[in-house]
Amino acid sequence: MLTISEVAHRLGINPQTIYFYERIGLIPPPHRSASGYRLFSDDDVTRLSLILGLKTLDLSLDEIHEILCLKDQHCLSCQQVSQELQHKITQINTKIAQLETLRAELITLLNECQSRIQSHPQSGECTLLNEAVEHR
Amino acid sequence: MLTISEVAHRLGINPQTIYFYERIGLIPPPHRSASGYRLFSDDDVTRLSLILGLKTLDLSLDEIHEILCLKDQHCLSCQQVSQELQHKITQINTKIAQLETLRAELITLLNECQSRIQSHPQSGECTLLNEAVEHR
DNA sequence: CGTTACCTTATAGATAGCTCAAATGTAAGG
DNA sequence: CCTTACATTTGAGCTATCTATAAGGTAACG
Repeated sequence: MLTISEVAHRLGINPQTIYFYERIGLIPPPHRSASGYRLFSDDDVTRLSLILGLKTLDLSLDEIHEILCLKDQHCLSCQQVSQELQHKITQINTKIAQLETLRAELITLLNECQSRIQSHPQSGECTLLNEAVEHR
Repeated sequence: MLTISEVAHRLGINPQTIYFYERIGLIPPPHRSASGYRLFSDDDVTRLSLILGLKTLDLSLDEIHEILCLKDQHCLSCQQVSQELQHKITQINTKIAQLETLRAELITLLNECQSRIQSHPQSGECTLLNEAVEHR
């Protein structure tokens, strides 16, 4: 059994983050020592580690919470995991598409800006943004 | 001169947003009527409109603030605009690359998950996430 | 004059995910 | 026993960008 700072150190996170996860119900309340110190089992650490791993997959704490609830009830089927993954992939596709559209607009603006620099090297105030933004 | 709700309606934003922009110094304090009502000039509306337009370019309010300060001092050169745009484009490229990496990982997971569904249609709990996340 | 719609300020809440600080208790080493 | 490092709870603060609410003043219409 490990203390909170040992767990935090192993996982490379702030102890306060563990308190926080406990507060929001993402992890169950761990065992306590006679004097009230939290003592974390290997299973507790595994669960925390799973949480951190799912975070690297860009799942929100709410989404992780749902997955863990299913796991806790032994109801986490491959179908559900598959759906969750597909949903996340769709979100990412949408976000990438938005960013690409935005990038194309910015590149257009940038080209215009640079050609102005070429043609009027000494000109004063840049009016590009006013014009670019006029029709929105 | 327009009242705050007229301006908000024209621009399709919440009047509270205008108060907010004034509070953080993004727009100058507008004129007031005898009874203390804000009265917005065409220039005020133009400035707000520029702010909203720059927001659609995904500039933060801080970035917009900087640009407007330069404009206010008539120091906004094409070079500066160009730099700002390039910086933003770089940020977007980074973000897109991250999302693409993540998407590739998720797709790998998804494929694995689906092949398990194919091969063990009746199996119980999905252990994919545990395994996938083990080595992070 | 009464009602309703709008204006003002100041303050709090929402979102997500922590992070910090204060006040206090406990454990370990010398 | 003293010091220092850790533990606890509670609550506030941070980021960014609003959004809502309360309490009160004003304007317009009939």
